Amino acid sequence: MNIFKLLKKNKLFYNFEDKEINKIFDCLNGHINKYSRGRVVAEIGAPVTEIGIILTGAAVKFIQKPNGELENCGELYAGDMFGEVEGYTGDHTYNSSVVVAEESTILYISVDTIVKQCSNTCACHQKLLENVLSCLAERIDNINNDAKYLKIKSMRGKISKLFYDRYLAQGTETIHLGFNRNEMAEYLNVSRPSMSREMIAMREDGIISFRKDEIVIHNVDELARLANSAR
Amino acid sequence: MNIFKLLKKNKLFYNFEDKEINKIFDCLNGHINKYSRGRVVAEIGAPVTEIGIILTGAAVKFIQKPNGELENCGELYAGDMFGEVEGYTGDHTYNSSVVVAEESTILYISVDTIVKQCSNTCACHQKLLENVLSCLAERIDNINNDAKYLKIKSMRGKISKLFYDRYLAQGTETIHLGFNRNEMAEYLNVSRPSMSREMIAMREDGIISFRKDEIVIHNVDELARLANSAR
DNA sequence: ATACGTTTGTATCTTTAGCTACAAACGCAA
DNA sequence: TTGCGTTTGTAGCTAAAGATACAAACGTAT
Repeated sequence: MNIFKLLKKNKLFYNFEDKEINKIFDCLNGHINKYSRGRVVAEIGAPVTEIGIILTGAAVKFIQKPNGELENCGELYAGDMFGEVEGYTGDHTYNSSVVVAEESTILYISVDTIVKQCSNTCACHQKLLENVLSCLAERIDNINNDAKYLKIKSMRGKISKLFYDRYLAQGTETIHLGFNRNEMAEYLNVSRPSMSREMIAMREDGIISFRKDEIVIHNVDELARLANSAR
Repeated sequence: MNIFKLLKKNKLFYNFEDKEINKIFDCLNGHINKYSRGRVVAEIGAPVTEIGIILTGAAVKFIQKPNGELENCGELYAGDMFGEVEGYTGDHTYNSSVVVAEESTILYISVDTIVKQCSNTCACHQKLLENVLSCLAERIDNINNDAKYLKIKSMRGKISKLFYDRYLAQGTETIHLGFNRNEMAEYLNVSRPSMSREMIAMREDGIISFRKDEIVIHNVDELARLANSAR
């Protein structure tokens, strides 16, 4: 797969032309490295000078618990990046380590040069800057939204909000989760059997029906009421 | 209070000199408005072209639930701002309304000009840009951290993590919360009596003692264990 | 010192979700 | 079609936290 297509999958390069992407290598100290499985490409506490963007392969992120233990806290695939938050916070050091999970290529661009103006009057700086900003701002939106589910205490409330949000986003009474029960339970931070139990109760109440990851909403008003009054 | 001192309380102007702040009004279309109680200064769905920074007074943020109802979702005081997230996300419209709660003055600076380079070679753009970035990145850190408390299921786990985090931050075995029980319970998203019950159980177990918002940690190791193993 | 409002502690009861272990249904490949 | 692994549904029990309502302690102003 060619590098331009790959990079365009990354939000940092939204709206970029091929030739603008090329300029990255001149203006932003862009460079590409290749790693094999097990290689540590970011280490907790180390200074962040570059944003890393996975071009091919995959990597795993680990945070360190105060007792020293490492905990898996997410996976990175082609188009994903790391360091874009830490690069601009407090002490500019990684707060998670990134370990390559399979043979991977990673593009790095310099954190500093993104905000610095360069002598070549290129549009790419400007665009990249806007994209970095949207990227961070969007992330805030997303996390905030996820936190909403966590704050709801009742099982029915959590489920209702999830389904209702999907209904609003997809616009149809038949929605697809892209989750199996396990994943959905994990996302909502509840146990799967308890969740199943409540979904079935909601079905008995005529609010929804479902099969696998396809949910049909039979009583939108009630679902909306549940989602909005959830505490 | 003078405007320079006020602005320096805001993270956007971290590291600014007085004369650099003055440039804001030239380069960034900075302007100040005065409002009385009840005035709506941001409306859900309206385009965001400026970041608003409260100089004096106070305001309240409301989100709109899908049924149309408004819900208080936070207060803004001197030094706080609004629009800095929405200004750089998706459709660049407010997702919460801001209503002035008491006579207030608000400084606005243009969202666009922050990322644009200006002809005057001034350092203020550059600095402001870095500050906007840190601001957003820091926010991500903070929300992520808050979400951690919400994900912990056991009462003891939540309490332990909160106290242990404070212990790590303050570095002393006597920590001050800056919370009363009600506020703490709200922050942890639990009921106050249940929380009280568990705090007392932890005291009986010799882990902590407390009086008002002063907590003394007697068994740091155990607290750490609880905080780190919390599920 | 007293009286009042606020914060914190206590008791009782109920509700809810967690957990475990198992059964049924499904999907897919041999 | 049969069999196997995975996903989903079910049951019973337990533990834990919610709700409510009240009591005690504290702070503070008169």
